[in-house]
Amino acid sequence: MIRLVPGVGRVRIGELATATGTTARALRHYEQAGLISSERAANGYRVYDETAVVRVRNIRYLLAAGLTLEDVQVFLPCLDGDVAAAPPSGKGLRVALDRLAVLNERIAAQTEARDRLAAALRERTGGRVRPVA
Amino acid sequence: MIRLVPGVGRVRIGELATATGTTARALRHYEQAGLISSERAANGYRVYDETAVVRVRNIRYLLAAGLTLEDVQVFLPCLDGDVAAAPPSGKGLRVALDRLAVLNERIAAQTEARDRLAAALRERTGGRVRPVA
DNA sequence: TTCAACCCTGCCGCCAACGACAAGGTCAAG
DNA sequence: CTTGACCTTGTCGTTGGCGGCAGGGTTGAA
Repeated sequence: MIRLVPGVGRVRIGELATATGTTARALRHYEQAGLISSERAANGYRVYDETAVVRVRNIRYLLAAGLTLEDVQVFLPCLDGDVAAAPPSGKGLRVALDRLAVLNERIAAQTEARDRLAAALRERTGGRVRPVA
Repeated sequence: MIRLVPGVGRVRIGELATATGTTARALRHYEQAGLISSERAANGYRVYDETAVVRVRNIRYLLAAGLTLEDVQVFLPCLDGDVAAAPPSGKGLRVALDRLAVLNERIAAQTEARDRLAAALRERTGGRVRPVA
């Protein structure tokens, strides 16, 4: 994560939540799953820097696309602007590529099923049904 | 379901399970979810006719493609060879078309996410990194 | 007869991604 | 100095698709 200055966007969990369209509960959950990290203020409150917003948005985007937290954990290092991080990290990279392959299979399976269902529905209606985008 | 003769493929749950690559437990679950039905022998055992095999395979196929039991329930009537069933049933049909649209959206979201991840990975192995969202 | 291999109906457990509390600490404003 | 809006940890609940086990009946074969 490499932060040279102590942090500019000192933001608490509630603010981060509204900024990312989620809830404090979910953010704690992500932290506990190892997807995000936080520092603590003197009073014990979580404090986030401004990079957290992008990170959480990435997480939400991937979750919304049907990925699991585990999947996201695999891909996140590739999404952070974390340029100085480990070099292409052959290992994590391969894991990510594997997951990507799994994603592709899943998409293919769903697409096939959808096509068959669409065909069945067309047959059911005597073929006079608008095509499915 | 229309069965003119009492049934040829009098088969019990275990056999149906192995024939469809699933388990008795799952079949009871499908029944309780209203996806399949069974008669009962004098001893209380479930008895299925041969159409059950195809039906269950359809179910498994759709589940494997990521559909829920509820989704499957919507589509099943269109998949049975149940030609003499209700006429195109404008209502159930529309529900099915709606679900199909949802499927399409889901596939689109996943495809988009996959493309972005793939792009990020490519950059990771070749060039600079850029966040997804 | 007795055994193994089936079947039955509950009902609890699990995984995921949180939601919804409880019971308490903190802090700025009035 | 009290309110009220924040925050903390902890634990239980929920939805979906079953797995697994308890406790019991049934049946064909040895």
